Amino acid sequence: MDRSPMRLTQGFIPTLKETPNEAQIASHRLMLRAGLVRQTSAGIYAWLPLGLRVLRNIERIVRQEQDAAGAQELLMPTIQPAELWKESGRYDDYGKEMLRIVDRHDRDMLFGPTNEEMVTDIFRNSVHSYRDLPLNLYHIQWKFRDEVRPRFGVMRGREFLMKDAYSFDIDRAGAVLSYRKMMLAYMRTFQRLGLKAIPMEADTGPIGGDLSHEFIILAPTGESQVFYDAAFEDIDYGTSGAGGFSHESAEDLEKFFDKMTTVYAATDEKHDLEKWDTIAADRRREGRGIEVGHIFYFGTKYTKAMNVTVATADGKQIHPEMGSYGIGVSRLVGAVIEASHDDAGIIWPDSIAPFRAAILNLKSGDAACDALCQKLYDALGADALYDDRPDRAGVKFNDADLMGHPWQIIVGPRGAAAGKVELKRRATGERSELSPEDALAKIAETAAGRG
RNA sequence: CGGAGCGUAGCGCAGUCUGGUAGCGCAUCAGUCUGGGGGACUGGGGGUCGUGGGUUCGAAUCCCGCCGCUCCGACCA
Repeated sequence: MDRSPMRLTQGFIPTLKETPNEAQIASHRLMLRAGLVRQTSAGIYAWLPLGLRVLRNIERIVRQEQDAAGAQELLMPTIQPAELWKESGRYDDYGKEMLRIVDRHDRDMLFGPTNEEMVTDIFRNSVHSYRDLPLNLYHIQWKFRDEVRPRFGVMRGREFLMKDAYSFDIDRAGAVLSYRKMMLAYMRTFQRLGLKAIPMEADTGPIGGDLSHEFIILAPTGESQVFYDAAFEDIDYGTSGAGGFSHESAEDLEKFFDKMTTVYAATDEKHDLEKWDTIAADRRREGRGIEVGHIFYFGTKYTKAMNVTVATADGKQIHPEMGSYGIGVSRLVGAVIEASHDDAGIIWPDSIAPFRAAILNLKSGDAACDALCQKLYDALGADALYDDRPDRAGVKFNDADLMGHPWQIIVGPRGAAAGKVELKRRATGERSELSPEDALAKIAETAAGRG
């Protein structure tokens, strides 16, 4: 994803001093105030430049982890023919949540709420042999679900950006392996977003199947009450290190999966008081949770209904085993803010911040300030936001805090004369006076993972 | 889909009960002074009061319909 630096006098970042009255929860309020999104109708949002940068940054991490797990990206359309859904039997089952469309030739179409049918159709047209399996295909595409009651800003919109992956395997054992790979990829993805996610056993809903986990992150404004064992907090998902796991090793994946599923974690719907009581009191954790991902193993549900077969090594025809794996990319923007903000505004994790650092020119027009800011702006590159507006210092401090840049480089006339800048870390509020070079070096230390 | 509420300038609101020339704060534009946590002063611009109908000499205000948005509940990435 191309990124470019921005001068605030030229950029389109309309911040609001007051909260629009339709926004009730923190993330929604802050997304509107910081100029990330604007609502166009109930549950449908336009993404403004600042919000789009965050969305793209999250996509990038999601994509990297999907690729690392062996999934391949493609892009399927938003509009689908109704025939496929009639074949699977879901055209009637899905109900009013599915937006149905009739085109000029009177053909039944729909705006896709998910893509099992379409990907299965693509698969069956080209894959006919066990030699091509396993296969995992994913895309990051807009979905539409005509929710009865959209709310919480982008956290439950009707139109939303989702990463959805679909695995095809020759047998159940293979499908379980694919499922575990995705679970590991998900944990790493959420970790890189600065989120503490916990997989919890879940119902399969309209997708179908007999194995399913939802990934819940903790935030005070979450929709459901969740309960879990503190042991989750100590698990290391990294690729290296003693506790690390590898996508390549079935043994690793099994160990990882066991660890994820034997430690207690449940939403209020599935909460089991008997099991809960067996956990040491000091390890019981309780809080509110937001669902940011959901994975399913559903076997041959679609391959049977849609008559998909592949040849096995001994010449038989079998129905491949499938799973599907979703991450709510646009929802994550809201979820991250829910998990990371304060009274002044957003606190972006380094990995997905729209800009890594804001340069605050406290006296634009002052020769020394302007020159120093320009130098910093050139040195920082694509991730720099330069507040070169002629406004007063307080306005810039407040907007920078609101927008939540991980670093603020504050350049004032006194410091500029002495060749010093002030560096502020948004998350901690910590400030230090440094040379411009030292400030840049310190910012560079937190650049990891933005690749 | 059940229940509740709201719709007046870009944003936040008053005015509606009791009908009589549409207001406040912020933002915006011009200028002067200011200059390290949302500055001061002066002057200016911006409104089919969600929408359609009705009552009335006269409707933001009263009556009826419709639309939009939000909140609570049931449902979902």
